Amino acid sequence: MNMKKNLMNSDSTADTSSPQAVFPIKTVANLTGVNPITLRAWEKRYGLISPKRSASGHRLYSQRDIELINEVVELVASGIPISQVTQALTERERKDTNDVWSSIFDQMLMAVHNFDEVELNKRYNEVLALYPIDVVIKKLIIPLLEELGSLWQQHGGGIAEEHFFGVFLRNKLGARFHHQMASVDGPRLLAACLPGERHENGLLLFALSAQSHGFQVTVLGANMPVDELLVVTERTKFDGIVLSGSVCCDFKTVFDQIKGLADKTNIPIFVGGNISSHYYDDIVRSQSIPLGQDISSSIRRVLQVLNSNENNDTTK
Amino acid sequence: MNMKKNLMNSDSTADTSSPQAVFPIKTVANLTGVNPITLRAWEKRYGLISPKRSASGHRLYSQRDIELINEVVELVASGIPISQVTQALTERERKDTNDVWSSIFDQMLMAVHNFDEVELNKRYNEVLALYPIDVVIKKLIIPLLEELGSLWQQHGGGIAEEHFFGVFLRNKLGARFHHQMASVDGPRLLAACLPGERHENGLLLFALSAQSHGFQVTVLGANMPVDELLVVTERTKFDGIVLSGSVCCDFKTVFDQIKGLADKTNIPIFVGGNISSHYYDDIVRSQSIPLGQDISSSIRRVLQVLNSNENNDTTK
DNA sequence: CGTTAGTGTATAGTTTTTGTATAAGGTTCA
DNA sequence: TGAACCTTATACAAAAACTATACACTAACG
Repeated sequence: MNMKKNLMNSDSTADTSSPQAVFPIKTVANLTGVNPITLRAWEKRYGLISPKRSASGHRLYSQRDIELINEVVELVASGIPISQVTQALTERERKDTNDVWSSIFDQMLMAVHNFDEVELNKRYNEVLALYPIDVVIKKLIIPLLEELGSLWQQHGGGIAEEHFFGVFLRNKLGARFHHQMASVDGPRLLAACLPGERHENGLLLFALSAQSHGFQVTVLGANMPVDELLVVTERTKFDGIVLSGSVCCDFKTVFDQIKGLADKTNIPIFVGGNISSHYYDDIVRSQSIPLGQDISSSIRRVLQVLNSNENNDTTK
Repeated sequence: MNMKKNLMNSDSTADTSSPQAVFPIKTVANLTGVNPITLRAWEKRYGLISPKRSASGHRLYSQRDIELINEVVELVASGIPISQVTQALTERERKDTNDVWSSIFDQMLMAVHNFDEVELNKRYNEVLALYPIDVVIKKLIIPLLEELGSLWQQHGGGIAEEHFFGVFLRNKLGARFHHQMASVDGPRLLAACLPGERHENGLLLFALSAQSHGFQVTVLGANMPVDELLVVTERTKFDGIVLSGSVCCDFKTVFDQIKGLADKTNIPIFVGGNISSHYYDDIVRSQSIPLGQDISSSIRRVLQVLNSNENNDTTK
């Protein structure tokens, strides 16, 4: 029944990929959009997020810390003063432990286990009738994908189940994506999976969320050669390119290609997914912008960059 | 300096039932459309909505406060002068609190009628997120059991419904009981249903309430031969035995057994449930202590007896 | 018409919060 | 070694809250 409740809270338990604390403060600042000085101030003033320290005292943030910071940023954005965020966090924790989502989570997981598409579809529609797509993605779909071992991450067992749910999701999200297409009118993004990445669900989730935040997103889908993108951006004007990748086969070549692309265009290039924290330095070197794994914070980051670029352009 | 303020608060008063107050006046103003100045004026002039204050005096509104303000806005919009809203609000408050329980009661009853476990579970979780288990038992579960005709009482119609809810409840309460088990450290009680009693929910409810009052309760469950209890108490030290029974098949034999048990041990024996008022005299004659049907008062009674026994022991 | 109570808002002066800057110095690494 | 990055501690300034008083407008009443 209660298949794996602890995995339900994508945020609460240790991250599967890197429980170690490895990220220096600057990287974290870039991934979360929070100034390093501010991060230190939060830690000192409110005890908010105390990362491990190296022998010499340098802060080392874990993946989990980054997720926490993203949550904090969201709470602040919702109007809660930073001094009260600790409170709000503990309350959220309490609510999350026995919330509505875990039962739906279990039901959908069970449906996947049984390859019961009718049931799966039913539950999915039910929940979408109640909550906005943003929330459903964050609270249900991402935990499900994590449980099933895909998303922007390396594979796990249960390949058949994973594929089953993956196909289901691609159809659902794709339909939704195209349906909402017409109604938006914000900055244009070109979104694609990096070569070798054949899981386009992470990308689709990002696209949907971005769309619900007003972006016009064009999705090119899985396994996209980077060179091709140049042609696309030459033919149509985009405000940004978003690439998605999990741990990648031939990242050296890929980053060279990205660098090549960055040289030939002045549109900002973003890289999201697991790859973006694993190969943070390479991404920065390739003149693109790492987004991390959290969708909301990625969108925030893209907005930040687009805005600052706009300002720079006017001053130039 | 006030760095630790939040940490202190988080564990001190944070009552489980009411949500935390974290929203500053500006956010509240945005959320409700009421000018901050006006909010302060309302508070000062009419005592309307007095949010918590931070150590430095800043107002901190809770989610509930915000809802209240929205209600006020509605009342004002409907023509009631702000000076009289206080009254109107408190009246409505009183009605609403009753309504909360009665509407959830209806919803859960309906879910039982439809054998809709998902719905039932949802409502149950919702209400438990808001109120402590004690209150939920008293205000919701006991009325439901009474309505469905079980509890410590004779059967009624709708056997299937009753069983359905009974099983649901047994799982839920049982899980909760075991979950909280570790955290208590008070007097030890041994709890069991009398022979013939196959509804253990009354017992579980008692156990949970007792647990939340600090007792360590060991539950043996339904239909327990009284003789067996002697073995248990010989092997482990308990401070009291609590037996639960509804109207019972063969009360004469049972009471003889209880008397036999009472002769061989000097632990106080309590008898709760419907049986305890129906056969009051027999219970007293069997040298056990009747508890009646109300859980809170039963717990009070047990405490009384244990305390007085303790005193007697020391004087002896 | 003037007066007065009821209400929302503005202003003034002060304090708190919070992001950022700076100084003075340690660590890492090519 | 020096450039780049990290550390702590102190300082500062803009934003936002606090209190208290004052003001403007409405509606009702004599």
